[in-house]
Amino acid sequence: MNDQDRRSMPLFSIGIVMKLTELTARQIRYYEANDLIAPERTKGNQRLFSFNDVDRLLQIKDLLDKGLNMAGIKLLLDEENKETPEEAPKKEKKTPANLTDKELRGILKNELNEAGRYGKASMRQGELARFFIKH
Amino acid sequence: MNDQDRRSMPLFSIGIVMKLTELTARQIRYYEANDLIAPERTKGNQRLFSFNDVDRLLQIKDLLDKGLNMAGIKLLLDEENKETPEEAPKKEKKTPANLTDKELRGILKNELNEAGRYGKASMRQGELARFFIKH
DNA sequence: ATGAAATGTTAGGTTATTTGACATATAAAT
DNA sequence: ATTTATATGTCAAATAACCTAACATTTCAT
Repeated sequence: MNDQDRRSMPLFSIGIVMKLTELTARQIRYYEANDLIAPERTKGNQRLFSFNDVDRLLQIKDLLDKGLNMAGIKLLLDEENKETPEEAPKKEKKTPANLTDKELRGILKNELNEAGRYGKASMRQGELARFFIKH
Repeated sequence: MNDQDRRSMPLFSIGIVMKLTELTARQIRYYEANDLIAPERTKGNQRLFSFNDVDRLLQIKDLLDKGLNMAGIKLLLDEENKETPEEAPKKEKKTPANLTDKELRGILKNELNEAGRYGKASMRQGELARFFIKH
């Protein structure tokens, strides 16, 4: 079992994730409904979150604080998880606006940098996993 | 928050611990009843296990495989967790037999070494935490 | 004002966990 | 060869935790 396996192992109930992230169950479920996370389920359909999921939730929280909406967050997070292209299976999804994905991402990243200048200390990517998982 | 805090943070439900340790709920509760572990509880009285707890369960499983009983396991595990004596509060508990604690521990450790010679590969102490927690 | 986005709140149903009792298998002691 | 102790299985009733869905509230941009 490698590090990525460990990070994606479904371990935490929603109650624990609430404490780890200080998000409400309502928020967590809402983000799932908007495809920002996709936690596993038990046989009985209850959510089970991995380190990666919790990490992602912390990032989502951070980006929300900076004023992003679901669509923006999704774009950014999907972007980051695409940084490691193995075979690069080409299949771009269409954005609602008449901007190209690239244009949109550029705008978003600029805005984020702005926010970073005076916003609260940003929780960098992978915070929780770094906290718990050996590298 | 330091490493020991992370290791002792109550995170896992009994269902997850069953999968992580391949013990049944009955076994886990039995070991608790025999004071081999002492997981935290939620407000609603449900068990919440830490990395340390899971680690300990893996050790218990290993020692059971080697033929130890609850009393022997308790002695050994308490021993190991006493290796870091801060102020050494003297308060020895009496064993049922007419052997001193030291004698008993000596016997147990010898038997363990014997078992180690041909038994299955032993899960060393701290296995799970080492697996997940950064040092 | 209107509308959309994010979150709160409540209700009814399902799943997971708890304790306790009794059963079973095996090993140890008599 | 019985008896006794140990470890675990199984079942039941009670409760905690979680699920979805609906409706309410807040905030912010039009």
